[in-house]
Amino acid sequence: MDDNPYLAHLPPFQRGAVHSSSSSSSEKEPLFGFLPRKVKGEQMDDFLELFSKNQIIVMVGETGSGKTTQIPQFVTYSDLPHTKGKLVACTQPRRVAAMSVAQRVADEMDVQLGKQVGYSIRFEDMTESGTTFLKYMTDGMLLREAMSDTELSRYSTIILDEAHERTLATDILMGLLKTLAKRRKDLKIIVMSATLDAVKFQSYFSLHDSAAGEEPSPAPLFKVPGRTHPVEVFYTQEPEPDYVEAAIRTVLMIHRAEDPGDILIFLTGEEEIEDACRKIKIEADDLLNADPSSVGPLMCVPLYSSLPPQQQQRIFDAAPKPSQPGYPPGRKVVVSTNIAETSLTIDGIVYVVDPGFSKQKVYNPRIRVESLLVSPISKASAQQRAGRAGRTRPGKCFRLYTEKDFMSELEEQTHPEILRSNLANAVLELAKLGIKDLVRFDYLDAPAPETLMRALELLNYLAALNDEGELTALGGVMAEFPLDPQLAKMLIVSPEFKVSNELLTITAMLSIPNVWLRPPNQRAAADQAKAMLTVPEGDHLTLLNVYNNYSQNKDDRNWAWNNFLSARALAQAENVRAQLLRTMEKYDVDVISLEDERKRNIGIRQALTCGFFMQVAHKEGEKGSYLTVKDNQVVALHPSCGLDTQPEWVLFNEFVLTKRPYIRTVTEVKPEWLLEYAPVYFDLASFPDGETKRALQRVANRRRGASNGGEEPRPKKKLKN
DNA sequence: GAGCACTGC
Repeated sequence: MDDNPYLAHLPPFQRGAVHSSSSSSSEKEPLFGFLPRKVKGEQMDDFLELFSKNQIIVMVGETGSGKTTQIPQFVTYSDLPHTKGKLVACTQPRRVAAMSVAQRVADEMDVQLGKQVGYSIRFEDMTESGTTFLKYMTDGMLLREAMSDTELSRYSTIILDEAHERTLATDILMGLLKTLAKRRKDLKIIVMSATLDAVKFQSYFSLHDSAAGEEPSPAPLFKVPGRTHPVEVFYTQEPEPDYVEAAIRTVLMIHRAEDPGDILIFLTGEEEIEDACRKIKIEADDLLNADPSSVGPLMCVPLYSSLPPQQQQRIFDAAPKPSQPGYPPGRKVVVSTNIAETSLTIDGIVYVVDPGFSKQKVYNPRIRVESLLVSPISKASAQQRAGRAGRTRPGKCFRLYTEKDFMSELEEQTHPEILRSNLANAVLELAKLGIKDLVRFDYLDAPAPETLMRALELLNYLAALNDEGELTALGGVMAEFPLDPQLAKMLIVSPEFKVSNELLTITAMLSIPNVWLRPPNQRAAADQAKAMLTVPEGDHLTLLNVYNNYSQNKDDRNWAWNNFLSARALAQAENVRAQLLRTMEKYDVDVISLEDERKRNIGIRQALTCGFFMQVAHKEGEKGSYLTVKDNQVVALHPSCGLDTQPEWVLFNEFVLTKRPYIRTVTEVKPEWLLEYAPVYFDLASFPDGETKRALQRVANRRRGASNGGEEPRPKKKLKN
């Protein structure tokens, strides 16, 4: 942080000083005797004045301004939260950021991390109650806290950092804080963002006294200059028809003609990146062989999130040495997804190649499907990418589109997540937060009404919200689980089928990334290993089987590897499972199991039905195509599906829209269960006409005929429906 | 007979 403009103005904040100014009775509460002091430096004076006079301020600071480490410290000095038994919170969209910034600030303040300065992220609370007064945390964590304390009464100041990223959690927190500020006049709020969004935040948080009929005045703005180097931007003369090919060509052009310095290229996904790396390597080797005295060696490194951490580390390796002493130095090329745009910073990048695309999540509320689409990036995103070239010295950014397209075709901002997501989870959270009218909630950007309707509808069918849209007791418990509503529901009802121990595992396995590995050169072996673990009744049972085998083979360090499974993902599942288990214990959800394997598997499939009855497909004809119930989407079983037959009725975890519409992670269900466990959703009187309805009608008639002669075990207690 | 932008609880 030596390029930090604030550092010179920092007051001494040392443990020694604290002890000398503390009385013996306050030894346990360090800094208690600490008084606010006048600190040199105009910037800090200006900030403190603004902070003391306003409840809400908006702050903009370019990258390299040090706002994330410095502003929370200024606030702490001014606010002295510990004298009021309160804390200053600073939220981050990502865990690593919360952890690493907390560490830096603890170092700067010369205190031990986890004492006066701490952090709080999922699975790890590095704070000490009564001692910590400055806490970095993920935005999701603060949102969770708000669900149990809607006043956020532990905090004297809340700083929302990186607000311009507009994560779902930050957006909900902003709405919440805007309302809370009216009730809690003692609560201070700082919204920190990149420059482009400031005006929007200022007017959202505008102060107005509606009683006095005043015109709203925008929230005050505080600006901090950045400390980055200039980046020269180049555009192409004509649009590029093939951006991957153009990117490769540009890299080689830079390699031949430009001064030493590493290159960062943005592409959209794993396959594209691996492919581009191969091609760049071949071309660069040709160049080197043809004329080793005029070009240096080139090293090409892929970067995307599903890459094992060890391989991700390679982006920090130094560029290769010259092929011979006195020859041109080598160059490192990192070919990355958007992960290098915000999450990971690579020093030494001087050239950025930006084709102008990324994969973005889009949500279609009509068919209730989230999918990934390669789309043009926004101007803000392009600017962020360019900035990656100027971190250590002046750089260059090559945009593979025309300046005209940049000006007229790109959107100013990437659409915030709240406009691109299924909001079932968010709506349940809002209900738990006590928001009565979810449609009229003061969103910074209001989601499409249809998206909200879809979420409300799902939660109502799951009995998390009643017909008036109010949170039910069941919904209240569901919100306590860090899970999608369907998963929370099935986990909570699973004791009624005596299979909650199994559902706990399945839920954990469904909450983590894909566990199956399939290296390109060992596909057959990987498929064989998978077949060994497959349970033909359904993929959910297969996931359970995988986890149980993993648990039983804990002594064998190579078990996951030998079975072509991701050890990292399995370890995550174990973590998630432990967390869910704690939540179950807290809310008295019994963890029980059935001895008999056949009964157990039936119970599991029945419990799954209680959460996923809206994600059921019915086989149509003999060609193996399925129709989703009610939505009537034609879907196929995903090729990864382990069912050995094509059952008439299946429940699926996921609808994926890739080359074709697929349903993934699929288990056979009985139509009787649909009628029994989801009678409202499967009310035949209001069911759309079609083959599915006729099939259900036949089952319903049969059930009415046969009085209580069902061969399947029934749950003892009545379901909480 | 496919895939996995990224993050968070």
